[in-house]
Amino acid sequence: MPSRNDKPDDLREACIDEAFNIVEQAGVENLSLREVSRRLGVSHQAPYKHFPSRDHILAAIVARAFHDFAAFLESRPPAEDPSEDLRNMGVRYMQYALANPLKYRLMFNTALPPARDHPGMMADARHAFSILHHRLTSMAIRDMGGGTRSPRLDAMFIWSTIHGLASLLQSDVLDSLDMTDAELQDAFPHALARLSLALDPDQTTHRA
Amino acid sequence: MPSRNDKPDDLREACIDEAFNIVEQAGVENLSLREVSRRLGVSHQAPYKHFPSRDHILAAIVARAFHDFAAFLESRPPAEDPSEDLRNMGVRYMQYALANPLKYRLMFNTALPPARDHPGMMADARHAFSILHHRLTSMAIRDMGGGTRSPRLDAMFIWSTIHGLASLLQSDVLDSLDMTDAELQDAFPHALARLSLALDPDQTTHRA
DNA sequence: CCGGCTTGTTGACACTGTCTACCTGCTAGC
DNA sequence: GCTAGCAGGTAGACAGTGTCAACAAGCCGG
Repeated sequence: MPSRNDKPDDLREACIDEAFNIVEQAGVENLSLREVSRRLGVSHQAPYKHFPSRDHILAAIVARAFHDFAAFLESRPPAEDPSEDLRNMGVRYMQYALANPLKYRLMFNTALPPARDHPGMMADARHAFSILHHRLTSMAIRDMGGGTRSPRLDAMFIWSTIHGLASLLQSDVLDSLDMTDAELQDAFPHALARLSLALDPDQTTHRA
Repeated sequence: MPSRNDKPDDLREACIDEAFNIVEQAGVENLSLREVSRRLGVSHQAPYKHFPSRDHILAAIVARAFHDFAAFLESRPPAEDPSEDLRNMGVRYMQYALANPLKYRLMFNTALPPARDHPGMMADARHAFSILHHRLTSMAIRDMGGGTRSPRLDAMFIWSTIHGLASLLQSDVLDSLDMTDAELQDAFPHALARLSLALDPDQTTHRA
């Protein structure tokens, strides 16, 4: 009679919670089902009554990570201007990535279980991308000078830059580049400014 | 008397070779020292006479990956124009990333052993970055209109975009985005065009 | 000649995911 | 009201992993 003080049923939810905590603190490579069981005070086989395999737990916590991430993006402060809103999204994105490096890595830099076997895992990923895509599409309609004729390609471009920077900033490679703290601080604003130039070369500000 | 037909000494090199092959074919998460030993026909402890731990083998193959990568970047076709050379570098970068996804992941999307414990592992990483940095610095001297007053920040920006795109293109997340093949094909040229606009907004071509 | 270092071997330990078998309590059907 | 079945939890085993310890052969300098 182990010491579980949960709801009547849901050990399943408890597993996801605990696994999520472990990933958050120690990274996905240190996630073990047996450790989850141990922390929950159940036998090492208990989780297998709710998940066919480790990959299915992984899929569940990836789904949760994407859900949280998308919610964080959506909770950005309201903006008057569409391009200001776009900028806010970028800031929000970077905030999340830097504040939750292990969860970010989980979503974007990990070999995930095959998406086909886990429908629903990617639903919120698609959602997060659609936020960005719709923002760009609506901006393209009122056209922004630079001519975003293909919002999807521009969404991909913007996403690449911000994801790439987020990824590099928390990459181990960075340690070997002897960048100053000031440079690292400036990297994101600089990238945003360059992005702005890329999407609207006619803009009046910042001209040399 | 196991069947090793190597050079007299270097089982150490053979280990690195074989480990590198495994990573190349199966990904770093499927690398096991015992499998390396098995393939080399030696006992499971033999590699430990040459590497204190798994992390030290990992550091060695990461170093090799960075070395190969930097060499591939340097072997790009010669170009007359500096900005054409920069573009060639970008193309080369993407070529490598797409042709060697597992090795690319190893370098940039893996939790590497702490760099401090493995001096030399990052030497070629620094080298690869310095190639890009010097290219930009020399371009900044003859100034390119957009005003690259801070080549390091621009190097970071360019690197972010290309790395980000490479990373996303081979990310599992992409599967859930129902992009057409044509869009995926266009993503990189589009990003290059946008990058060009970002760095030189006054350029005469491509104006709507 | 002989002690020690290098390089290899074997055996063990703790850890992992996963398979199988067992138990236990609830609930549905007769 | 008994009983069969089943969902959910337990215990044991197996193969796989990294790593520690003890042991063995070869070489080399004193």
